[in-house]
Amino acid sequence: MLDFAILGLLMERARHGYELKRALGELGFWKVSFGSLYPALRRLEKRGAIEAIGGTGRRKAYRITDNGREAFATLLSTDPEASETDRAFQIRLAFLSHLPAARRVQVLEGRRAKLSTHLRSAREILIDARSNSQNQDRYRLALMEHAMATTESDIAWLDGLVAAERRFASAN
Amino acid sequence: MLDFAILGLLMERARHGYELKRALGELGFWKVSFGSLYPALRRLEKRGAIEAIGGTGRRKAYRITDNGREAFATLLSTDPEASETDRAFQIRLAFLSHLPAARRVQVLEGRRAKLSTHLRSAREILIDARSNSQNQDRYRLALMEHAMATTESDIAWLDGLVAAERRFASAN
DNA sequence: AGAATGATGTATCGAACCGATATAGACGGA
DNA sequence: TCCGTCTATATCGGTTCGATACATCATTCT
Repeated sequence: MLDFAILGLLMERARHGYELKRALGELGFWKVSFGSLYPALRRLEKRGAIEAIGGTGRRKAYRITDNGREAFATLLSTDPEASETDRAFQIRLAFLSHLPAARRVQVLEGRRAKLSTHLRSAREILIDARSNSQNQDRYRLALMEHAMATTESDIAWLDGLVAAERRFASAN
Repeated sequence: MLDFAILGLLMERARHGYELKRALGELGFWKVSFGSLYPALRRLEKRGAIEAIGGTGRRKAYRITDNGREAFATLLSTDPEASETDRAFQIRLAFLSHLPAARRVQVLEGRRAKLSTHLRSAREILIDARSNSQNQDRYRLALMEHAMATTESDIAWLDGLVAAERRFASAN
């Protein structure tokens, strides 16, 4: 998924490693480590998805190749697996504009469905925990409740995004 | 941090691997993989923090040792580093009741301060992104705004927990 | 009874990722 | 000029992940 994010950023313009790290940190608040980033760049370069172009001074700027653009398109339009991480979904959203509107709505609603399922099972677990007199640690209950509230807010947010897509579509 | 969580759960009673995985998944909605869990158990056993006791059938139940209880207490009372992950904080909260009230409030307020700082820098980045006409991808802006809203809600939640602690303390 | 099915449970592998650290050039200020 | 700090690339050991293998137990079907 890091590969996908790097390719997405390089779709816009060439960047060097440090710049990619910064940009990645800004979209989604994910602080990628160098120990992930540089190996990823070498990985991508080896398979011909990106190529190094001489940057200023000791900088090594990378540019996406046609091969890489194709890989990006494939990753983008492959629909997300059930096991997709929160972070993976964030990355996906960050580049969602590259997809046509109909597919965008699909992705958003797929995520919504997943969160709904998650929420239901969380609710069951919470009810269980509350009725089980042993399991009444204040902080654990608070943690569960807050996680549920956050998920609910995520769902409402997704609904807002879908609604915005529909408004936009009908405005054509 | 996984080690800490395992020790915390074993403080209550002996459990076997599968059971630990389930319990870990329920507190904080973190699905630990077997590839993390079993090596962690072997790690802990090797350093004498836990010991295997014969479980039913093919189950291998583990019990915490005195050594492990000591390790847990140390981890618990060591104050969190600045680099602490969201997940690490969740684990910490799940066992926060083991600390005295004054220390609990310290942990909560430390976290609050960290989130506040985070929020401020996020706000700056967002303002930057909005004023930069190139950076106006709808989804990326939405992502940033939602992340900020979530952080704000997390802060409010922490304030609620601190208030509850104070209410409880003054009720003595 | 015996056979298929599915849930439970332990274990390992390769790849990815993290946090810390090493190294060094660029730039500004004392 | 020397020093400190920011920028930038790179690597190392250890942890975690996702997938998979495999064995056991319980239930259901024939």
